Amino acid sequence: MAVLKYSRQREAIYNNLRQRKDHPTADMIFADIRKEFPNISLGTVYRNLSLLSDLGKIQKLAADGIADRFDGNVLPHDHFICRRCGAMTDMDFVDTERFKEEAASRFDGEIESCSIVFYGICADCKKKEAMNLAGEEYSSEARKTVEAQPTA
Amino acid sequence: MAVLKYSRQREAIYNNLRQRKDHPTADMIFADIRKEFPNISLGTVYRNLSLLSDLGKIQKLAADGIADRFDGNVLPHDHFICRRCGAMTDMDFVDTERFKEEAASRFDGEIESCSIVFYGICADCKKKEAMNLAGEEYSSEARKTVEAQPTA
DNA sequence: ATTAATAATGAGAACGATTACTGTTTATAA
DNA sequence: TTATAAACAGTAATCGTTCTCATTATTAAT
Repeated sequence: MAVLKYSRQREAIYNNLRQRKDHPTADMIFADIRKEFPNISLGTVYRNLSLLSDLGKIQKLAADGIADRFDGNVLPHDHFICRRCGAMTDMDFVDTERFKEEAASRFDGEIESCSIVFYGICADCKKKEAMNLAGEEYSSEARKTVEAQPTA
Repeated sequence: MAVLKYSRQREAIYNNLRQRKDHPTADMIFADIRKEFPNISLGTVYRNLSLLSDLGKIQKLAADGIADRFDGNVLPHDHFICRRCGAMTDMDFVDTERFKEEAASRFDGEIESCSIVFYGICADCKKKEAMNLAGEEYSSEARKTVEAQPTA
């Protein structure tokens, strides 16, 4: 993969991601792009997302249990993931750089980046929960009740 | 899954994880436990790791591109992942609680937990790199060279 | 101890997310 | 315009993980 060539599909994928404020999975982008390119392949979406991510034009985000998310905002910022509805939102008000420096100053290796992900219940889900609206309507399998003694 | 019953496999998995200082994948634990239980199944390892994690006896860790890691240390602490060799080590000297509070104070939803992962080059790999010892011996496919212009 | 109830197991199929392959199409540069 | 190689669509393969199910093991009550 020496010289990069232009492709309309890549441009569309990049533009789509930049315009969105959510943090879509490859599949969500695929579904959206399909409207413009009805026979684009999922592989093309993955290939270009990973390429764009390598180029530093977008960010790839890994999180607990869910599929990788992509973010058109490459500036360092943190994220929140709702355990109830799975929504991922920005948390750009914490000074990550300060953390990174604090950690780097006491670490032997070389710190390049830092991913901070908060988990909890988003404002929307909290509100819905308070109203006691049809609990199962928006809940996932996230809550598991285990009422027993641990081993050992 | 109402009442938990004892199992030797689960105990072995739990003890194995507690004794290790690395942050193994399910597969690494499987390989190790197999020495004691030659015909334990990988599914059993996954089932118990996920059960122990639900019970709060161990921690499940998600990270970028790599398989889930497990940690016998359930106290809140952060991690570092080496992009070169993949090793995951503890970074318990940053005050995560302070971060969480700072974030929570300015956030509408409810923050339950927070995962902080630093990425970079560990001290060992840095040393080896400096010595210029057979570069490919310990490097993975992590480094991709893309020498071209981004789209758009 | 024996038994009944049911949790946990081992083996392997199934699954979702992602990557790799293959033959065809498209962009670029000569 | 034609040669070259990148990018494509389509699809198979891979990986990590979960699920199914018939069998085994643990527990509680006889």
